[in-house]
Amino acid sequence: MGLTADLVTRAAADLADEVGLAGVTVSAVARHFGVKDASLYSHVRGLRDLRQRIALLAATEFADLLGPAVAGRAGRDALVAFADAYRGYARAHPGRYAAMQEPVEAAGSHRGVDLTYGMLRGYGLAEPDATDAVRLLRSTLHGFVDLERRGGFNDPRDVEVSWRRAVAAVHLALVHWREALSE
Amino acid sequence: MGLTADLVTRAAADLADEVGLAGVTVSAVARHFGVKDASLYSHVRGLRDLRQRIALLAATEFADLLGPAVAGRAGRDALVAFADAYRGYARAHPGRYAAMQEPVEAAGSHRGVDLTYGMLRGYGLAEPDATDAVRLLRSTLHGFVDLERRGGFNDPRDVEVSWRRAVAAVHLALVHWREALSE
DNA sequence: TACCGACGCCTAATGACCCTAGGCAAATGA
DNA sequence: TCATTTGCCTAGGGTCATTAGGCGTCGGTA
Repeated sequence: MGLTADLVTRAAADLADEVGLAGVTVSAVARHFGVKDASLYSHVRGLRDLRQRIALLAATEFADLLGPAVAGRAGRDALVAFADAYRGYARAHPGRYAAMQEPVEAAGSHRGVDLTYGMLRGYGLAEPDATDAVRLLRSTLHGFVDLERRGGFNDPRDVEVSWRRAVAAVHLALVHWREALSE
Repeated sequence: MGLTADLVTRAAADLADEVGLAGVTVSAVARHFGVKDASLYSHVRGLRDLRQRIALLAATEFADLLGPAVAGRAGRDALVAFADAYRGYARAHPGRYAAMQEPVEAAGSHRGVDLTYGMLRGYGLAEPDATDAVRLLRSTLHGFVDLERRGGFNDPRDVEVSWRRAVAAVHLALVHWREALSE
């Protein structure tokens, strides 16, 4: 049948997006290929390994998406593009996104974090502040996306507007970092 | 032995805080009480039910913590107290906090959300904006806490400072909502 | 061409865990 | 006192993760 670790990982990632990360089981993936559970253990160490592979795959795709999104932009433009790409990926690939959030052992792909740092360079933040700024940005984006994914915004009020404003709020903070946020 | 749904739930919640929500299994809780798995089904419908009960318990405790924290405060003071109480609970009770985030079916305890609305009243936001503001606040707090819990901030740089600044950033956004965030 | 080993999938088996059905004994209330 | 409820148990079925070991196929290699 010609299975490979990559093929298995990709199928598992798709499954995760469809039924949620919790629905990704060795059995389910095996069923998808029409093979027995045990057969997958030739290609993947086990469920843990499989999840980590999904996370790694997702992190790569994610970075590949974010990079072009901010390329050639700066300041607010870059921030908005970054944020929209971020949320876009999370919505299009909820399972992959969830996999990325899992505690990272061998913190492989900090490419995303690097990208974030780069994008914030336009705001002129020196190193002690830059880390705080990155954390603020990641917190806001991840928090919003995570709450949205979990149905945390039942209020029917337009989520798009809330999103734009949340991003604008981060922009505001970044612009006034010096004066307003250095207690 | 005198088990009750409440006792079971409380033990499960404690277990969740110790070993993570994923470690909460009917078997583990049964073991904790020295009874057979099947015995728990007299008090709890099943694993799903148990998790929802943990979530409900947590939501109640959480609201009971947040209420007093903001009582008698307003504006930035209230915000900081609210945020610190929020993060404090999440850190002290990671399993309970995780349970709270699960997709809520019968959205029981929106007491927390109500509290948030009340606390933001001091910033004088009218209703279309209030919802966006609440979402921004929840996103930032949840995002930060969630990333922190998952070890997302490996950078050894002081997380406390980052936290204070994130909260300050939200404060800044709330204060300048009108001028800066209504595109 | 006949042999060899890697590869890819299989069967078999163990152990955790979720859950249902039905029993039994002690406490409870009429 | 007797019937009911309450609280835990035994039995048993199903899904999963994981390991151990087997067996056919294929690309070389002698």
